Formats: sequence, C-alpha cells, structure tokens
Amino acid sequence: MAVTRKIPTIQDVARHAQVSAATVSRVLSSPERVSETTRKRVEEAVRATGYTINQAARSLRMRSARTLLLAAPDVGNPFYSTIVEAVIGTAGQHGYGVLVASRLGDDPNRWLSDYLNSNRADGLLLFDGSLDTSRLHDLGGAEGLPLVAAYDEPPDPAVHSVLIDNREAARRVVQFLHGLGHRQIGHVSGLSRNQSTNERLLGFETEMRALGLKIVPEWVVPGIYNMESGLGAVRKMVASGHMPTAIFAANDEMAIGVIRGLREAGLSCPGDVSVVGFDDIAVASYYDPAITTMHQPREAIGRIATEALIEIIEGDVSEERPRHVMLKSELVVRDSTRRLG
Amino acid sequence: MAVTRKIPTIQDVARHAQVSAATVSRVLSSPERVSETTRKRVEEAVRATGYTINQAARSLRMRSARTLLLAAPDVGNPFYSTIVEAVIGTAGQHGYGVLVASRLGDDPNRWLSDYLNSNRADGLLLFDGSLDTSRLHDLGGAEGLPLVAAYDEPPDPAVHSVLIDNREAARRVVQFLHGLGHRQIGHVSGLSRNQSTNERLLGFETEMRALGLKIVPEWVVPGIYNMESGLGAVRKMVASGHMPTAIFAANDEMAIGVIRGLREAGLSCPGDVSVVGFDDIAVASYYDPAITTMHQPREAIGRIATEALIEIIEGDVSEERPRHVMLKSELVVRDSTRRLG
DNA sequence: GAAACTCACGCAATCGATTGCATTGAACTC
DNA sequence: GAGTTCAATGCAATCGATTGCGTGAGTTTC
Repeated sequence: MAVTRKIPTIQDVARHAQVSAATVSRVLSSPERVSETTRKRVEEAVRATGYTINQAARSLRMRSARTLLLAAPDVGNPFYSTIVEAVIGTAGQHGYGVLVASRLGDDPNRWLSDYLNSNRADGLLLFDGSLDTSRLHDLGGAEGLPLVAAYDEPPDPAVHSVLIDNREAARRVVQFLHGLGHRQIGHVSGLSRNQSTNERLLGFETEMRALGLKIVPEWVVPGIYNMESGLGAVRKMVASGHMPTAIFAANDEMAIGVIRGLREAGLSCPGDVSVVGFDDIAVASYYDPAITTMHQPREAIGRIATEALIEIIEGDVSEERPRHVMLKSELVVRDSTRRLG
Repeated sequence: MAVTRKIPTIQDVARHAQVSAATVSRVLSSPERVSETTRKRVEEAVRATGYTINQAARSLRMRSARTLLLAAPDVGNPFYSTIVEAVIGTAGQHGYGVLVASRLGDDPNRWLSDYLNSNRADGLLLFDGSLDTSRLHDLGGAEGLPLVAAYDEPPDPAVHSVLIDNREAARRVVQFLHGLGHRQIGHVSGLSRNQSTNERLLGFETEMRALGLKIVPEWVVPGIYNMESGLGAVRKMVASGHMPTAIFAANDEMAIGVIRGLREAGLSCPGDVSVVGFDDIAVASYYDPAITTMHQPREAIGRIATEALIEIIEGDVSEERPRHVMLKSELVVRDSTRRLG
C-alpha cells in the first residue's frame, strides 16, 4: 500500500493565514478584490503550505476542466507529432492541459465519447476527418460541444475548421511538374477515408485534365501514408510495364518509399523519375535526394486550431457562424525533381 | 455565448429509474450488489438519459483521476512519438487517459508540478532523465507519488524505471565496427543532460579502450539529437583534417545528418566511412543507404512503463523495492556499414 | 413463532473550490 | 451625529459521485 501524502487544501491555507477559504480563493482568482495586507498574508500561507489547487474540485464547481482533448488517427506519425507539440505548447500558454487520444492506440469502444460529456475535457480538437457526420453529432458537435477540426476536413461544414487547401496545393504540384516538362505523371494517394486524400487526388485529376494530360490508371495507386505503401505503389507501376516520368506522392513518407522503390527497380530519382512529396517532414530535406515537397505549416495549424478552440470554449466566438481558416502551403523545390529533356 | 447542453447526472438517472443515486452508483461500479430487476431498470435508465459519468466529481470523491501524466522532453521527435502511441494505447486499455506535457511546448513555469498534487493525474511517466533528483523529490517521487521513469535514466535509483542498457549497447556497436576491421572510430554524442547520452558515450569509450583503440578527441563530437547537429558534427571532423573510418551516432537522426555531411564532403557511406545509428526509427531502413542501427523496443518501453505505473497506482506494487526493468536492444545491420579493406 | 441473519436499498456526509448574499466596520455626507 | 455608501471578508450552498451506516422486508433456524 502506497503512503498517501497529505495534500494541503484551501482550508489548510485559510487556517494558516487566519482567513476564510473564500478569501483564499479570491486571492487566487481575483486578487484585486482583497486588501493588500490580507493578500500578502495569504500568498505567504500558500507558499508555506505548498498548496496547489485541486483541479477535480475546481472542475466540478466550475464545470470546466481546463483540458482539451486532442484526437488524431495516429500520434506516432511524424506529421502529427509536430502538430501535437504545437497544440500542447499553445494550450499550456493558456493554462490548458491536453489529453491525447489516438485512434490506433485507444480501445475503439471507448474512443472519444467517454472523454467528453464527462467533464474531463472542455473541447475537442479533431485531426481526423474520417469521423462521419453522425458521429460528430453524437459527440455533441452540433449541440454546443466546442469542437475544432484541423488538418483533415470534416464532413460537416458547420464545424469550425483550420485547414490547408489540399486541392489547390495538389494542382500546384501538377503545374510545377508540367512546367518542368513532365507529361506522364503518376500519383500515389493516401487513405481514402481521409477527406484530404480525396482533395489531393481531385486536385491532381483536375489539373491533369486542365493541362490536357492523360491520366493513366496504372499510375494512380492508393497507399496508406507510410513508406511501405509508397514502395508497394512503385512496384505496381513497375509491374505494369511502363513508368511515368514524375510521381506525386500524397505525403513525404510515401515519397520516400517511392524513391526507394525506384532505386530497387534500377531507376534513379530524379534522373529517370522525378518525385514530389507532401507535408515537408523533417527528414524530407535530409533524404537523398532531398525531397521536393509541399510544405505545410504544421506548427501554425496546431497553434491556430488550439487558439480557436480556446476562444470558443471561453465564449469569445459565436457558434452560429463557423469559422473556417484556410492556411497556405508552399512548394519547396529540392533535388528529387528535375527538368525533363 | 455558447449554448450549454444539459448533461444528465446520476440524479437524473436515479429519478428515471425510481431509485436512489446510491443505487445507480452501485449498478455502475459493483453490479453484483444490486438485484437483477433493479439493475436492469437502472441500465435502461442510463441508456435512456444518455448518462455519462462526471469525471470531475468522481475524481474529487475518489481522489483519483484515472489519468496519467506523460512528460517527455520533445513529443515531436519521432522516437518519442512511438512511445507516446504505446502509452496511450496501454493506458486506454486500463481505462486511463493520458495528459501529455512536452517540455519544449509547455510554459516552464507551470511545467510539471502544477499537473500533479492537483488531482489531474494519478501518476507520472517520466521520459526525461534530465530532471535532477531534487526536482524529482519536489514532484513527490520519494513521497509516494506514483512515478516511473522510462527510456532515460533518472538520477535517483529509488525511482522505478524501464530502461535499455545504453552502455552495453554502445559497447556492442564498437565491437561490431571493430569486427568489421575498423580501428578509427568516431562518436557523435547527444545532449549531455541526458543520462542515456552519457551512458552511450561511456560505453563507447570503455569498449574503445578495452579493444586498445585510440580515442581521437576531434572525432568525439557532441550533438543535440537532431539531423542538423549530425551534419554539423561531420563538418567539424572534416575541418579537423582527418577522418575516422567509422562513426557511431547516438541516434538515427544524427546518423542521417552524418551521412549527409559525408556526402557533402565528397565522401561516401559506407564506401569511405561506415555509420551506425541508434534507435531504429522508421526511416532508418528506408534511408539511402539503409542505416545500421541499435534497435530499441520502443513499443515495449512505453507499454511496460505504463503497466508498471498503473500497477503502482492501484497499489499492486510496493514502493519499497523499486522495480528496474532493463530491456534488450538489438543491432540491426543494414547498408551504412561495411567491412574494411 | 421469535430470534438471528441476510439482502437490497436509501440517507446523508463527504471530497475541495467557488460565489451569491450577508455582515461588519470604516469613511463620508449633509 | 445619524444615515448612506463602500470595501473587505465570512457564511453556507453548490457542483456530482461515492460509501458507511442504518432500516425494513424476507428468510432461516431451533
């Protein structure tokens, strides 16, 4: 049996400072309402007793936990982890803690709903567009539970969101490759349950058509956003007997897999095939070749989404008109692409 | 002003089922103490009202939050993110949520202590050996706050820990390189505030001496565990005028930086210099060349540490005899190393 | 048939912080 | 100097779930 420490309560502080608990509470939350003499005495008592507030009691009374719930499909992914970092930092600055739920890790049965409605978290940051609308409603999205979707587009436009323009970004990738003289362009897309995947695919197709380029079915292969699937996608293309001169992968990890697959097939990147990734994860600039990619403002996505959520929680934003922030992504040209001919 | 939803309480359920709140509580926590008829009626009422427990109230009364605090120096790092994933998964299986604090992100002033002693978390998983002993004591490590240190060694041996044998692993790396015929071996170490860094450095030095190899000061360069610092370390070696035939980097990211730095200097890996990393992050096997590295059981570290912490919290483990789990790491030989001559 | 016992459930206190309202005493007004 | 105002503080209810203790009905025992 563990020895239970005696944790000082607000009553202990009150006794020590010879005031009531109410006064101690006021010193802590609205010091201007307490006389200077008393305030100093209480502050001293807080120090002397080593008092820290009991959040459980505060949450119960205040009906707020000062905690955000972050839900991402896969926290282990380097893309998300940067975002998580930004969320934790921003939340911390505002005095909020961050509970992290990862779909992969969590028991799907208790998934999100248990966390909410239970005063464990005041709002939800959803980095997973694959949750369907009815699910969002269950979670209270439409019933007033503060909710901000980020990075991946939610099916429900009534939800606040912080996104990048995936379709536009994908079009710019195709334009860039076209500008380098490429006419035979393939695409390794991601998980189709993610809206952002579909947007990137759509952007690819739209721009290919706009430029009068032929979309070759063998060159449009789905992946699952990891390196293995990028490798697998290239193997399929190789097996089909003919190769494009450029491949646009829907994220950097698949781009890495693609480059490795090319090498495996005796093809060089960018010599034989140019490759463009998406996200600009840390290793992209250090890979060999350094990968040309669509840089995403991951830190900004995490920060802005968190700030928006906190504003909503604290009542600064009307729920009526959903806020939609669209951030810009930027093409970073490195060594995995080259001018044709 | 946001519309506040009416969240059903245990009283609402009680009214609906025409029993007392106490009975509802019992149905939820020890159903065997309630008669079958009543139990069914209450269960139906729970469903009908959509009741979910108010964790704040429960925590207050029970003095437990069913939440773990995970503290890592840098959640954005791909090494840690896998561990985080495992922790969340394991905790979830046991009904615990995970609050994540990242040193980089968090306001250093509120850092850890505020989270604890405040009934926000029942225990601490510390993935950061750089916190000094006095700090640990402040956090209650010795006063009964459930605490498990993992991955990085805590200065205080009275703390439960789940570690790998960094020194031994580093020695095995040197032995391996020696076995390939390398005699001139360099080391890029990590942040010296981390105990694991020092252990790896010590293991390197010990084995070098044991094998009668000369430790060249210009070839032992500190880094900060990122790719940039690996690159910087190689630049320093190059600037010194002579190069080792093999470099052991204290993590994979620095190994990547090292390889890139070699290329920049017109040297090839493994042709001119063999490189060994540490950790075996996902990209290690997909890098060009695929990196020889010390594989660490990251998932196991996260899982075992979490299980241990929960056992301690729930009183299954005596605090008296600290538990020290030492996991094995394994050398994975890939293409960044070659036999000399 | 009464004592002893068991089972199912309700009552009410409790966890610790917050806050509307009441109280006190001092300062100020005419 | 009596009345008014105001600042500072205390009192006590409240948030929602848990649990020790008590009660009443039903069952068993001799």
